[in-house]
Amino acid sequence: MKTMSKSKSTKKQPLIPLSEGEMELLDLLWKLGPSTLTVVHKNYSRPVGYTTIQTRLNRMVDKGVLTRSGDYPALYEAVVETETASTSFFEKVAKICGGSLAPLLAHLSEKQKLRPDEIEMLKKLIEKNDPTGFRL
Amino acid sequence: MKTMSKSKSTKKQPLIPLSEGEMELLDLLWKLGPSTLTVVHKNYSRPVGYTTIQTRLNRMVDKGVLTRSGDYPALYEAVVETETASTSFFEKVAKICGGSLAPLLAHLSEKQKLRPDEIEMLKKLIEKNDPTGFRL
DNA sequence: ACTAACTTACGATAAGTGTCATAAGCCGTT
DNA sequence: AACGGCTTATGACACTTATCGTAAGTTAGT
Repeated sequence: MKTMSKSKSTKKQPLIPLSEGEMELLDLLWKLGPSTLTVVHKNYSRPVGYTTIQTRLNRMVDKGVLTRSGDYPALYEAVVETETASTSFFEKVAKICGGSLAPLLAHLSEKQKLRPDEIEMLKKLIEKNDPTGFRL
Repeated sequence: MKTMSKSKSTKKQPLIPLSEGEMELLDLLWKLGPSTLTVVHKNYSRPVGYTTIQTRLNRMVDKGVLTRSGDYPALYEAVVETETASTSFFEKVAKICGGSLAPLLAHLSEKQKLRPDEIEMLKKLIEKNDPTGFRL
């Protein structure tokens, strides 16, 4: 049950605690890939000042979760890989969930559309936990 | 200096936004059931001042997520039921997940032990998203 | 009734976040 | 060189959260 210590890496920090809003920005950067402030701003989920994004992005750079290139329109890029960052976040989710994932699953089943690969994952998950085999 | 006139009555707000720390406390209350400040304090995950828990608990009472009985060693109790509170939280999770639940599922599959009812839920989830039928 | 111990009330401080306004800097085009 | 428009740098402000210290209130023993 030890977390897989993958020698993935780079170096330093244990786990940087990110706020919800920071997770959102990080997530956006994962999706967009290295992007300029303007691009991030335009793709942000809701209308907010340009400098607001600027400040937040820069603070994340200070925290070490993002890097900013030297190019003129500087490019911001996520430093942590998806899994790594996700871990700390989902660690919390799992913790909150306690033993029950029911609420989460219920919610998800109503709101989300699952993709093939995710369905595959679910199947494996079930397989792993329900050795008796499953079929409807 | 604008709108701040929130009475503390039992107002039934749809979704009360809770911070992570508040979710933790709420979760603890769910587990412990109605408890005194002392009990909550003793069961808190990490050493922290008694009054710290007091303040936090009281703020949650003000927010309406907890109630405090009139008993002398007052009892704090979660008002919202598990699912309700979970919803707002998972709404965020789902949002962060964006389109991909993979990281979460991967993490969960490693860390969590699923219970029968949860497996049932997963099956339904799959069924719903993979109409073509599924079997291994 | 008096005191020690436990409970609660009240600030108070500090850090973290989200939000901007403003000002200053760089640059391709006239 | 000068302009106007993007880009970046600062500094502020309001709110929320987390943490406490300390004072005041309550109870149970003696």
